[in-house]
Amino acid sequence: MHDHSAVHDHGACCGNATDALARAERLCADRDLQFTRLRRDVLEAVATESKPLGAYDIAERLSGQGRRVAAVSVYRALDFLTENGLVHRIASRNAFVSCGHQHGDGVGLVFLICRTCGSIDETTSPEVDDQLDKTLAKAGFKPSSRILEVEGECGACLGHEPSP
Amino acid sequence: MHDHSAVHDHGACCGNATDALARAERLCADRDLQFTRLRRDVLEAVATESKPLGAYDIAERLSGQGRRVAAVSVYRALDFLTENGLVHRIASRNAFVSCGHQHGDGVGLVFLICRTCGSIDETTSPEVDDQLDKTLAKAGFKPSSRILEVEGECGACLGHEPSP
DNA sequence: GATGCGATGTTACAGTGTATCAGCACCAGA
DNA sequence: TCTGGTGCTGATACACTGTAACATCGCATC
Repeated sequence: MHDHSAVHDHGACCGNATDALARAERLCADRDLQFTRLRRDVLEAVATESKPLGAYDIAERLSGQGRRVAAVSVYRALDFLTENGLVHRIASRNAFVSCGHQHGDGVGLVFLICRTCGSIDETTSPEVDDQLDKTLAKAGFKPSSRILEVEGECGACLGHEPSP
Repeated sequence: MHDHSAVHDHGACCGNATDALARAERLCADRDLQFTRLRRDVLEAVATESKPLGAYDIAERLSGQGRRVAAVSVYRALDFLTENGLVHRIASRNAFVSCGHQHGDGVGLVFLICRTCGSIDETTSPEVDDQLDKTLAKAGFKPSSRILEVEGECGACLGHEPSP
């Protein structure tokens, strides 16, 4: 997989929907889990959008043409997808993005949320993880999960509108 | 102020309500802001509890005996308090804690949320900040705010119930 | 007194998330 | 084949979180 820490074009890169769906299918087969239509559709909706989607947005997108998907169902699908690392929840936005990486379970993710274009990029940093581990150890705290979200301006938007 | 990265007793330490109120009063005087009764009461409610409080919890605590505080008012007070760094919002819980530190504006905070006792501790780590800055710079991302919350078990709970 | 301003009160409503029960598909075992 | 269990989905209802809009009040200033 190519370098994710560089500025790149969302949707045209590794994080697109087809790849995400293929990975999900493989993962569910491996773990003997059901990759149902609803779960597939929810993942597809999230993966085709670089912006984070709310559960109700997803429900709306999947509804229509005689099909009605209630938010409850979307939440259940999202629970499944997040438990299996296929989708991440953005706590600061109450929204969800598809996972663009194929990373181990123990890796700490960093989400970069652009205030201008609303897109979300996902990266990892072993150095940050290390320092954080040290800090937690010093505090006598045993971590089980962490949330690291940064808001600001992404490289693309900085390029388009150079700071005044 | 003493070392916050060590295990310590909440409520009996520097983070207690009296200190928080005194600091708030000073800060508002300095900045020529109004430290009204509502704002004071909201801050006091949050500061007397080491667990994060929801806005509706606060509203409930402040209501009674002929006084009714609506959640809206609490939100406005919380907006004021967070803008001035007196209270922090815990994104992963949709809840608020009073700031136990007297730190500069640009410092990145780390929140340690204990799954067992529900208490929240607050620390800083220049090393994590540095590494994170490097990671962001490498990604061409210009940060304006960050959220770093860790869930796990605090030292006190680890001591009480040694891991099986 | 009149005016303007910020803070609060009040109502209404939008958005987010969960509880609960019912139906349905599918599989295993009698 | 029938039957019961399990897991997924549908549907309704509801609780929690947060905001919009407007009225009111107190206070400073003119």
